[in-house]
Amino acid sequence: MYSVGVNTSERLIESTRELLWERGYVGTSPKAILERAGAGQGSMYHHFTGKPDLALAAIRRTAEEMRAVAEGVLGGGGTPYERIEAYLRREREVLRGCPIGRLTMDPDVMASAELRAPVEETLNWIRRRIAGIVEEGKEQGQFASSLDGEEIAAAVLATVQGGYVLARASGSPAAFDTGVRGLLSLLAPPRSPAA
Amino acid sequence: MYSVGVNTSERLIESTRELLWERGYVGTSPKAILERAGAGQGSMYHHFTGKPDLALAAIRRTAEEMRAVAEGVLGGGGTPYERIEAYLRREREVLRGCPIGRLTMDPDVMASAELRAPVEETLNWIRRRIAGIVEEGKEQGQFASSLDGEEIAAAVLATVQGGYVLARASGSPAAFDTGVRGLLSLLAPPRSPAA
DNA sequence: GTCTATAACATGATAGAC
DNA sequence: GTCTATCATGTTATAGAC
Repeated sequence: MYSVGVNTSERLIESTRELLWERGYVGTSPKAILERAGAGQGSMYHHFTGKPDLALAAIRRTAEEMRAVAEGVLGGGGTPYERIEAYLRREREVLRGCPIGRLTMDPDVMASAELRAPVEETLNWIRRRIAGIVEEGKEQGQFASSLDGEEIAAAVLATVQGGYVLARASGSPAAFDTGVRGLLSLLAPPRSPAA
Repeated sequence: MYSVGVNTSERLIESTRELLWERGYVGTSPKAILERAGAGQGSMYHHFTGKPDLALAAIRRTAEEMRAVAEGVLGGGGTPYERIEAYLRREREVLRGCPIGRLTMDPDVMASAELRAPVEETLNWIRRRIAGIVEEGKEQGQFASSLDGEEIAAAVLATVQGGYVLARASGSPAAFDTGVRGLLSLLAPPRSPAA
């Protein structure tokens, strides 16, 4: 049937996405998922083989979403610098951390090739996407030819991922923004003198 | 197991430090700690009031150690740029992640003011230490006066913390090093022409 | 100080009723 | 498809023997 309303399977996935973001995989129990989804044990084991299978569906969806958001900003208009700036400055729920990046610290996720794959692919994809934009900027003369696309991309993505860590440690999104401004001040192309 | 002339309390703390690093707080059970320390339940509850108390002792020790290591590098000789470079390039067990930074993603650690304090203090301390070095570099003319010490420090520390994320995601320490090289290439003072 | 026994509850999964 | 009952195991803590 073409049930457009929110079915149980859907609620289970969304509840799992929220809990994985808040508490990670090891910190999320099936019981907590079921309570949040308003479902019983039977529903979960009907639609999924168990916790890992449900988590995989949740992680894949989050990964796809994050990649789409990143592409929306990085693929937007403007100069290479402006697109990278837009990525760094895009609105984020900083204190919640990165729903994908945080999974890299989860021992059970990293121990499972299946659960880990979407995490690895997503972060690698964003890294390569940014690297390409930096190379574009070099060709256009906006960035110094001495810069390396892969290196700058890694620094950009690391600043974001590490910014979440600093923000959560200090209890304020300000630390994230401060790091971003620092990186942008280093990356900014020289202002062209008034013509 | 730490069995050579080390008392039980000590073995419990060290086992907890290892497990917090590997699995985080929510992923670490008292049972696992006791097995690794080769101790029984009674020993743990004799020396500590429970899991949170033991974790606090472990986190405090790790925090002190990390601060000492950072000071050893940042307070060493050389120009401001060289000291920051030394911090970024210092030997790390990259794939294990940061034993302090990872705790920022642990919901139970962040929910406890006591457990969270050493994490916040350590990262803030390193950030301010680097900020001071950047300001030194500005006074000496090694860094552009347009740079902001706090901003660069946040970018440096974020690159490290985020570097761990990228490395673990890709399964290789290379991503960490790539990001560090990228940041250093942006931060490097202009080469003085041969005299 | 250290041990084992026990307890109350949570976890992750299965079985079978409806 | 969804529910509740049940189960073996794990978690966190307490009690009391040694």
